[in-house]
Amino acid sequence: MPGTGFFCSPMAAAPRRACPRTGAEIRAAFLDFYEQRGHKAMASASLIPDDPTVLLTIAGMLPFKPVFLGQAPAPAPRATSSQKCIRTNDIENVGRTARHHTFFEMLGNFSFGDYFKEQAITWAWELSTEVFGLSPNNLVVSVFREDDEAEAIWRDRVGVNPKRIIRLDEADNFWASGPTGPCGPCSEIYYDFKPELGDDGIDLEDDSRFIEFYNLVFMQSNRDAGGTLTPLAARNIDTGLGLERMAQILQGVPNNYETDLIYPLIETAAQLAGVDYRALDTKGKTSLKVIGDHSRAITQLICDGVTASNLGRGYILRRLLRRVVRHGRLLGIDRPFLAAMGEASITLMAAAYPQLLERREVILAELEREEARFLETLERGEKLLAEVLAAKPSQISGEQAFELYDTYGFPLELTEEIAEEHGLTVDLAGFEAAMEAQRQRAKAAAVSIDLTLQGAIEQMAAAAEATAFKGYEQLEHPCCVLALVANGEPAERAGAGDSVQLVLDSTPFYGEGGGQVGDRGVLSGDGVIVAIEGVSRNRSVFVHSGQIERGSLAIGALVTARVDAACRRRAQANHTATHLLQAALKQIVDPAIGQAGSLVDFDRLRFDFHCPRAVTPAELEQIEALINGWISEAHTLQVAEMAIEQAKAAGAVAMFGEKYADVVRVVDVPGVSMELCGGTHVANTAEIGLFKIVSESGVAAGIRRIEAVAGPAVLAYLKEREAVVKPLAERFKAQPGEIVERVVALADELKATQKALAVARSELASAKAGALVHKAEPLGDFRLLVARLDGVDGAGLQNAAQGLADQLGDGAAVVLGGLPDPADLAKVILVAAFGAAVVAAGPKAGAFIGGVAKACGGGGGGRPNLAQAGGRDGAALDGALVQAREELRMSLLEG
RNA sequence: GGGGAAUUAGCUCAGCUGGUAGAGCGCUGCGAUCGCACCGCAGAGGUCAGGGGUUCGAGUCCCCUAUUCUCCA
Repeated sequence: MPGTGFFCSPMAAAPRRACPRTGAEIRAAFLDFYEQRGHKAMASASLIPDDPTVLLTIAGMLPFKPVFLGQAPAPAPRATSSQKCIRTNDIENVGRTARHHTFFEMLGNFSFGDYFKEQAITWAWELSTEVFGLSPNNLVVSVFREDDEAEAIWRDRVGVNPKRIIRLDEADNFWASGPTGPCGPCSEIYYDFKPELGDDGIDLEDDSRFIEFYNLVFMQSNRDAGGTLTPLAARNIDTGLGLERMAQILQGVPNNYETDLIYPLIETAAQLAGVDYRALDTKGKTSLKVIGDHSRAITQLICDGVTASNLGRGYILRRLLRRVVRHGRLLGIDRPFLAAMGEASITLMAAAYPQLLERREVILAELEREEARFLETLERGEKLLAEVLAAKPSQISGEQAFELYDTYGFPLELTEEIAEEHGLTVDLAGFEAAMEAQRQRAKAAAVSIDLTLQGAIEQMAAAAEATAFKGYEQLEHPCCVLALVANGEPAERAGAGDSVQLVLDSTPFYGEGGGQVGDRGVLSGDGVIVAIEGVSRNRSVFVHSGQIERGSLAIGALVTARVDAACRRRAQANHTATHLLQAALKQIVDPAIGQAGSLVDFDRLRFDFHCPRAVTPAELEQIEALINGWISEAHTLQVAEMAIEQAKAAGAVAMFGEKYADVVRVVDVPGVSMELCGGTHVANTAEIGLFKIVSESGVAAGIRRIEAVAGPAVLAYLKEREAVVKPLAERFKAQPGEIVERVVALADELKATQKALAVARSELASAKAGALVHKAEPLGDFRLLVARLDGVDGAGLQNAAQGLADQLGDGAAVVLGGLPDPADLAKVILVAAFGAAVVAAGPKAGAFIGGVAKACGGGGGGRPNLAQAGGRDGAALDGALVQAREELRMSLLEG
């Protein structure tokens, strides 16, 4: 640690107990403090949020947002957590300021309609002064401009010097989750590094003096569409204390990066680069800070199941990761080092996040893969840039720099750096303009969609209550229509022929999810029949899509929903088979194999899994045999609902990164497979009948895909194959087992024959051509030869012409025309080969042959010395050749 | 979700404004060597990702699809 002389607080007169100092101690002290005060300690949620409107967990309260919005029940009246978060909107500031992070931990205490403002404030103060040992002289608080109540509590109840209570505007001290909904004023606690400057003229914006470390949100109002605030019945408390900031304060270091939460990573990177952090200039330090910060972020992201890609959070990971590589190179690290950083990050954070150890292999492998990929990108970019530089430009244009960046992912700074080495600059304004133009294009294209069918469906689903799913037990169920979208518009009623989406109060239809497709079937009742073609889920609302075949349907109608049992059985067979496949893969290939996605359709199944290599054909055979063994052993499935802890303790396989409710459904094939799964399954493995792997392939780096069929779908698959094999066997008069041999032999023979034919043709052509040499007519210094040569293809004719021209010397003017296939008058080929003297005298082969071809209903061109043309009128060929000879004679005589 | 680019021999890639598909490495054979490596000679290996279109003619131009890379949101 660079900071020496640890202190609790400069002013800590008499701390009652040893106050926390390390990041781990601060985290524990915070959680202890609130647990002792009746808060339920919650584990940090994943960085991948439930909330589909945000890409990443960006705030400590995010996992509780549905509670605050009244969409989910509170886990307890009071809760406290240390939540890992990632933010990338200020990514440029990371490493430059003292406290910007991508990855950070937010300590929070929350009240869901329980305690409120006064309690929150007094506890926050007690924690800050008593537990963390901060002197009141070092603290300043802010309150919302209009929040007299909070100010009064700070002043009168807590006893804060009124001069050290600052009122701030909405921008800083009013919280809202959106334009409407719950909201309320905030109050923040700041640490003052320079209390000696006094209480007058305090400017909280001055971050060289103040650092905000604790934010208290008092959720007390609801804002409606008109902007009017009404008091909330159940008022909430949402707070956040930045772990890294508190560590900076308590460890007496100049910035967050030098706390024990990050500094070990900086040391690791410095060692890899062979530099000394303290001896570096600002630029070098910044690079080390970026590496330290981003290393934590990428390690945690991968741990939570993010893989680098070009979309969404995968793209964020990629960008962060590449910045680390980039800054490593700036520091002079010239070999792969991300795995080392990942290793150090895991070691650093493993105590607080043990999952990092479990996922160590995955994390390091992903880091190495992505780093290698980026190094390739850099290499390619450097090559392209070298080509640009080879043209000796006076400047690298904005378009060129942008193309390198946009199309090839080559960082702008690198372009600048390399250009500088060549004494050139980059047109940065042009680059920005090109970037802006790209943004505009994207924007313009993005507006056109939405507010169509998807919009209507979402609107319908948002307004509806969760659909009760009856389909585990029943395939037929009486239901009531709750909401309706007809032909893309919300509707009260729909008639025959309309394509509809509808929500029922309960349903036997399985909604697409967990990889399994939605059920098909019909709704019927009171003269109406609706064919249901698919069912999707919008949160927990099932949306049935289909078409009204007869009658009409209105909201409130009572119908009988009937699932197509045959389809369902096929899906079930495929789904249970998928579980067996995963179990078999673990047994045969690698126990560590984890699911990366799956699809269960009526007629096939697809299973993607993490695996660094291809599964061998021998292994595939073993897998098939194993699964078919399990099928014939007729295992009866046990399906039960239980608490998630219980399920995990029993050894159920959970899919990584998936969200599970507290109560989960466990599908158990006793002794074979146990998985958490909401899908529908056969009652006994014997129902699957048969299992057959159709293909094994790679789908992305480190991910393999197996496609297979099970149950009735196997028969369909066999029929399909038979339809291929049977005609082949008949056509080749061979047993099915001999077909391969036969076809290979035939293909070889065909190739040999074609080759022999080509040789024979070219020999024939050269023989014919050889005979023509004597027909060349002298014309001054020139030797003119116009002849017809049938049965020779384009290449042969060109060879012949070139050969003749070579023999006849510089003055040769050779024009050959012919039908490649004498029986086909619709295809004519013409070739002209002129010697150098001819070209010098005027006639150019390209233009000349084009003119000749015109007479044969075609066109053509080529180089001045050699050109090729074609036509469609074989009958006109002789005439065209006669005319060509005349023209050539004329122009050569003139020349 | 929206741009840009790429896809050619087993591998890495050339192939200009449409006119007979190439190189290096690897592979096979022969030579040289006691043998290996190096070397010399010869050879095999391609539906130019797939499908449409324009054209007399498409690896090359246009459209669609697939896959990969990349930027933006």
